[in-house]
Amino acid sequence: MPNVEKLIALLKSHGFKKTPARIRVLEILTKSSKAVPYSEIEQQLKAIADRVTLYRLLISFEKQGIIHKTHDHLGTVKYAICSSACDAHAHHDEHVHFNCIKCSGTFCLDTVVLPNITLPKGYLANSYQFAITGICKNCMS
Amino acid sequence: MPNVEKLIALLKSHGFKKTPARIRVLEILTKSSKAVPYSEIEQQLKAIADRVTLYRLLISFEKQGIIHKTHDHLGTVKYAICSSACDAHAHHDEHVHFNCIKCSGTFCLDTVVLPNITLPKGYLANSYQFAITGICKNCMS
DNA sequence: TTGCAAATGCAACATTGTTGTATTTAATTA
DNA sequence: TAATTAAATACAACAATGTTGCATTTGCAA
Ligand SMILES: [Mn+2]
Ligand SMILES: [Mn+2]
Ligand SMILES: [Zn+2]
Ligand SMILES: [Zn+2]
Repeated sequence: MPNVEKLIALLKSHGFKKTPARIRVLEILTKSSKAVPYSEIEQQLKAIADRVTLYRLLISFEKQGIIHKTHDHLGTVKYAICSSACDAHAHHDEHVHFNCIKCSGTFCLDTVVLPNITLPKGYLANSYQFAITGICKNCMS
Repeated sequence: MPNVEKLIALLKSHGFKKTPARIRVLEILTKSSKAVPYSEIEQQLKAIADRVTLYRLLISFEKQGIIHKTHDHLGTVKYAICSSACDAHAHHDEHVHFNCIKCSGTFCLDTVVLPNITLPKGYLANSYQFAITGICKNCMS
């Protein structure tokens, strides 16, 4: 199955209509090895869609478990594609994020084992957001 | 030593001049058991200082290790007072943050042991940002 | 008291995010 | 294929958040 066809199938499987803006966003996110800053997505979308459309599109993708949002160490909003395990009910791709202070890249570290944290009595954990800031693989060499 | 005197001493020890806006911000943060949203600080400061002054003040406090900034699970910027261990060179009060989905409160969990995370080869860790989302102690009862 | 660096105020601007509503379009169905 | 319609988009208007430059004021030390 060609690449774009896969994206269209992804849209349909989540009850979305196939539109140029949506396909373009999915292309951008699937092709990137890093989480993509909102500003960069907007930049690449501005020829084919309004900014408000992009905001609403990202919100609905996130609700459906197609993409996830993260804030890097500087507060920049970034989006990344979800693993196939996610759906509208819940995201199941919790993983550590790595933020590089040199290239500003944010990487989803799916292979890193999530640590276990013991909370004080009375607190109930629901989801975890772990981020590490430092120097990434690319920037080390 | 009375409370306000302590805050003034804190300012002086970091080379800051004593001004109404700065004392007020430190009062707000030291009196709160939660990290305080930026919007709330602005609200309480608007009678005595300009918004730009507040932004610059917060930035300089953060640089000097008097306060630290965090984004909660919704991206809201919040500030909290630092433990005394912090200075301009580096923050030394890394701790887990707990974000409550009921009261929207963000708590600095100083007593929770920081987990150890093994990164993939090639990544160099510098600092850690761990957050847990769920229901806080107060909201459980 | 005076001098000056530090801090503030103000204007102007940029970015980011939200809401309401009219219009268009993708996909279903007749 | 054409009509139907719910979903998606465009546009305007606005709110919130954050930044920069510069003139003015103020805390503090000499
Ligand atoms: Mn991720
Ligand atoms: Mn904290
Ligand atoms: Zn890097
Ligand atoms: Zn709570």
